[in-house]
Amino acid sequence: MPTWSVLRLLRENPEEYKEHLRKRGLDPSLADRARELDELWRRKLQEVNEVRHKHNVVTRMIAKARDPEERRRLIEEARRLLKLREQLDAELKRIEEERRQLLWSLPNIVMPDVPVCPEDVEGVPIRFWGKPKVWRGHIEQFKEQTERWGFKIDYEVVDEKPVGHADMLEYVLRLGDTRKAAEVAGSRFYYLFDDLVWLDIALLLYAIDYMTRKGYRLVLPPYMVRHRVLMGVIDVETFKDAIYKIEGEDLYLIATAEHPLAALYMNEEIKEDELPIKLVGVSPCFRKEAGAGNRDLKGIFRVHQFHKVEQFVFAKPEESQQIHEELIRNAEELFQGLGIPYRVVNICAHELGAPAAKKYDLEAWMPAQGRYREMVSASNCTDWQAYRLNIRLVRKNMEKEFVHTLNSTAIASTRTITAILENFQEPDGTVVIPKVLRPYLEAFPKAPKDAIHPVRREKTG
RNA sequence: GCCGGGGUCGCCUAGCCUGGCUAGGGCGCCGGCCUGCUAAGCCGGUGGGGGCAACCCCGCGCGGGUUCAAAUCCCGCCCCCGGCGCCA
Repeated sequence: MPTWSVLRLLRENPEEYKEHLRKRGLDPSLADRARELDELWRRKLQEVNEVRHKHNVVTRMIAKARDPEERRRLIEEARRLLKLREQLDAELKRIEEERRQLLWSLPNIVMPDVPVCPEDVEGVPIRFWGKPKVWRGHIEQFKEQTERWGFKIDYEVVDEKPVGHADMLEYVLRLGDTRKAAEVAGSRFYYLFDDLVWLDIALLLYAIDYMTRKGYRLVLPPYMVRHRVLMGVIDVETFKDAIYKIEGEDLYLIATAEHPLAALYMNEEIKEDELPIKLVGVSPCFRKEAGAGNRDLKGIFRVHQFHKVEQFVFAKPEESQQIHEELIRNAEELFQGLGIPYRVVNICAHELGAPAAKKYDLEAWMPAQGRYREMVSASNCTDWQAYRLNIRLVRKNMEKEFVHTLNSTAIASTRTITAILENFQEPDGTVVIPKVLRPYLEAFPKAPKDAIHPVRREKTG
């Protein structure tokens, strides 16, 4: 019998689960309410089952009864029990629903090596890569993001302030138009043209090529899913902030390929020796960004729509931590290939989403902003999603558990483009294209090969 | 979108018309017996939940309804197959 790890902990060691809630900055009394309701439900279930049993016994006697008088008497008795049962059933149903909602609102546990931090700290850097270009005016804040955490990072001082990706896009290269897109679709939308479109495509191919070589199975998933699926993979808050709904239908645009990939094995059993199942999905992503306020309104860093190559793994519980490391390493290797300086951050407990027990972000250095910004997010969701999607692991001895699910960005197109625009710009506005992308541009005569130039030399059309 | 056929405990399948004994069988899988080993054969197990346990409840795509009693009858929805229509 598979048991969800959170429920088991709640029953066996509620104090420990409360500690997990505290680490997340949540009210630990949530655990008490959940446990009380769980117990109430169990008691009520016993009670109802007793009455159901009695009713079943009488019903079976009716089938055998020959004597009409006896029959009439038994049917009377069955009717009486039925009334009682209906009453108890209704009560049970109410409690059950309440219990389900409460259980489904519970966040995952927090892994022991997840940092617990003050409110203003989102994550603890654990390693750095590359030699960032730091503008003279940003040196202090650069140190805030490196030395404060005990890392001495070699950097290159830049005298001229780098141009922000939004201005590169709109005014220097003139290969993006967010003004017109706002008129056509709204803010946080964009038109990209020519070389930036090639770059978007090349980035996706680069990640796809890399991941498939590593043995990840390439998947093109549905771009819309049912409500039930989303409830299985995200919490209600994320749902409200991120998800677009199709009018009049039970369909929602995916915010990431993670959603349909997780649901690929919904309601299924996976045999132990079939795991791990490693997938690489490619899809557009649609996000409302409802909670974002005015943040990153300019440019294409935070947009309603982009392309992403996503890593997703179904794993055995005992191997999920190691696979989590593998996923973030894959993402790092992709960014190393591109030559973009980054740091990896161990996300603090209070910043974890409900599904994740642990999360690493890969943050690229953005020379114009003077900040490390999120490019990749790698989460170990342990059995949180599997419990909800009912994805079970069958051991050799036929015992059942829930699988672990993990996901990580490989490449998110627009964000990676912003990092390229800021990191590889030359004084004259030229943007040097990372060499690793060359194979994916080579095939197309009109695609740029080494650099994107500020002056448009080709007419569109 | 319309008409017809279908969805049964991992897979295949019986049961549905004619409501009522534990949803029967085959395959696969797990455990045991037998055997020098393997195979075959034989026995048991193989959906979910509650209970320390004996045991009990629920479960035939999903949700309702009729009935003392529903896999079985009725209604709505989802999905699959075939035909027609529409579109590429």
